[in-house]
Amino acid sequence: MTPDYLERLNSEQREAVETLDGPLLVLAGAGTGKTRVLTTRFAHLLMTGRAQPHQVLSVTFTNKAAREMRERVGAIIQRPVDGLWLGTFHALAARMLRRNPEFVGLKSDFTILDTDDQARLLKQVAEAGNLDTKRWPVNGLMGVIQRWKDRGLTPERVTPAEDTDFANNRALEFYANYQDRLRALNAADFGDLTLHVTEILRTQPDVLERYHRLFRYILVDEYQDTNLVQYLWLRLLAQGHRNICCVGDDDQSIYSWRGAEIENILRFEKDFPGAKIVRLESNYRSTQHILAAASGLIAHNEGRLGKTLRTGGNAAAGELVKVLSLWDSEEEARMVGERVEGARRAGESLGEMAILVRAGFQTRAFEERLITLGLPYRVVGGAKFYERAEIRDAMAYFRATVQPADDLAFERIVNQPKRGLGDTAMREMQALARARGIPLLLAADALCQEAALRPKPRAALRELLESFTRWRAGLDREGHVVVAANILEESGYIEMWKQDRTPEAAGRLENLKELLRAMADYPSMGGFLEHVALVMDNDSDAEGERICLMTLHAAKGLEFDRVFLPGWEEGLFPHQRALDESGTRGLEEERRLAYVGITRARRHCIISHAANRRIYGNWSSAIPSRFLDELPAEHIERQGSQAAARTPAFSGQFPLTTRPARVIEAPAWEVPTRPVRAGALQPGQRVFHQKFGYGRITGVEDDKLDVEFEKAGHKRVLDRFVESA
DNA sequence: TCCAAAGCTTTTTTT
DNA sequence: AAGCTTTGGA
Repeated sequence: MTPDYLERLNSEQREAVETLDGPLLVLAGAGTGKTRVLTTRFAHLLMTGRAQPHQVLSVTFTNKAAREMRERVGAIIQRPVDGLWLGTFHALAARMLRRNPEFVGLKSDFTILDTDDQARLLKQVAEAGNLDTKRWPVNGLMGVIQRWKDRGLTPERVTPAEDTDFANNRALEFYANYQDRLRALNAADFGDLTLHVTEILRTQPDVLERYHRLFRYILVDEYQDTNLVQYLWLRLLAQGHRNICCVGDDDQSIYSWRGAEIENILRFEKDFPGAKIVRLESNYRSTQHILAAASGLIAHNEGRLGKTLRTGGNAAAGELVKVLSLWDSEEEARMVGERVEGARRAGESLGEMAILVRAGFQTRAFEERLITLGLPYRVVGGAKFYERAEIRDAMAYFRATVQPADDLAFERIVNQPKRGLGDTAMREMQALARARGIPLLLAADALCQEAALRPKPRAALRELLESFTRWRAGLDREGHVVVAANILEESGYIEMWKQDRTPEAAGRLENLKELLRAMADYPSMGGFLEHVALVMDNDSDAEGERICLMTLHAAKGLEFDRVFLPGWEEGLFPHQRALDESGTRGLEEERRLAYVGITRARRHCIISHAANRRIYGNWSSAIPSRFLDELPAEHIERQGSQAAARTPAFSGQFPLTTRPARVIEAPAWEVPTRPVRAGALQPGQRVFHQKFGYGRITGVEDDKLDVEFEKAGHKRVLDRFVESA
């Protein structure tokens, strides 16, 4: 008898679930039930007695995906899920590393550094090595090191031939020093987590053996996003039994800039001989036009594994994908706002709409517009809670309390609030710490004992050190939440913000309270720190229906009834930097990103571009994205002002060769900005323009005006874009 | 040691 | 346009 959880699958999904032995690659197109396959497969392994829950290693990329899978698996197996090896690459690697830290010179309570700490530490290393940071920015060095880490290269494994593109071949030297510093601090950065674990599995056969015995089955989500270390890690773990199932979609590979290698998925059959490939091609999400538009676009990419998405079930043709041409980014924001409002009036839920942008800065214009219209929204990603200064400071206090050797944390708050411990005092502490090879905190203590420093800073330092001792002792007695509150109070940190008269101060205090509330959910201060280091999101408030604003990257894996895709302009999307740095590969990745965007939509997809946009505070003109021309004409509908769709004559770029036949003139409500009464426009007339401000008409030709603007000088503009003033 | 002003970069995307 | 870092003065 077939269990009903299998009955609910279509034949391709079922094949993906029931193929349990040997390597399996599931090519899962957008909206084809990927998560369902993963979770059902997990359940099936348990139901058939192939494995116990803890014998399955399930790897995801995002915490969100891990959380979702955990919930669904929990619902299926109806057992506690806490012992599961289910999480992100980084969380799972951290867990393994905490069990075997000695092989890479760490202790099991090592600190996980965030990007900020990483940068500061590397900067110190670079300065210690007299790197000319004007000529060779530390950011670049960080990139080089990260790329090595992404490829599984410890300093010992980097060959001199690979150390050619930074500071006269000195990158390797800095890399080695940086890793030494990390070890001395008992710390690991993000890249280290997978790097170290892979190194351990490579060099410690008995550790590897242990994990082979433990993990009978491996499930990997978003395989197209794995980088080389992650791939090596998986391959090592899968060597024993070869029961590895990777789910992914080469058309949704959008993380090459983070070291992801699309080759990993393209090469799967070679890496795992005898691998079976199952394609999930029935899409249950989008209407026919949306699917066809996405498919038509992605067909312009080469070197795909090849999949044909078809509508599963009985999807309707739906409405055409809309392509709107707007005058500028402000009008684009206005238009999107109006459409959102209109859709809501027609009964659609805001929670089922999303505005997906290429780059974070684009959200701002929409936010402003939505605020004006009084429409509730939520920015996903964006400035994160744990990245705010006050939260970082508080966390640094906590870290230095739990982990006295955490120099970076100590350094951050020594003089925060001001205690008169500036550069001079700091330099002395560092000198002593380096000389004796001890943590900063101990060096500071020694300085106090030895009556070094001037009396005032010394007294301040002594008080701080005594406080830390007291707080540390309090952890066992009073509990971590009480101690945390004491720390913020007694250190004067709260007081500092209370005294602060800037408008943000109140919000910061509020955030600190929120931080303490969040900490109460964790058993210890250390546990909380680990959570924050790895998860870095506190998505507490999902309450209320809000329209989502986020980047295309952040939108992967989500779906909405109505999706807005603004900013489809050359330079922005495809992004200039992607083109400059990675050429055709970059362009293809941008195209995949566009594909991801369109396939997020269930029923309505509205793409737009603006002829003018403010970049770095200056207005510049932009031509429509080439992706617009790659959308199959029979599935789209063009709207908006012709003027905007036309290539601006003054842009240095080559004009688009074809304009699709289907151009629909804007309905009245879409005509940009307040129209002027007929006949009012004559030379001498004073006018106002949204962007250029006030000016006087010097000439009229058809619908074009020559205007001498007071601020912007002489411009030729369309009459629709000015109003009489 | 601290503060204010000036100048300079930034904006691709994230665990 | 804004945020950050550097610089110069008190």
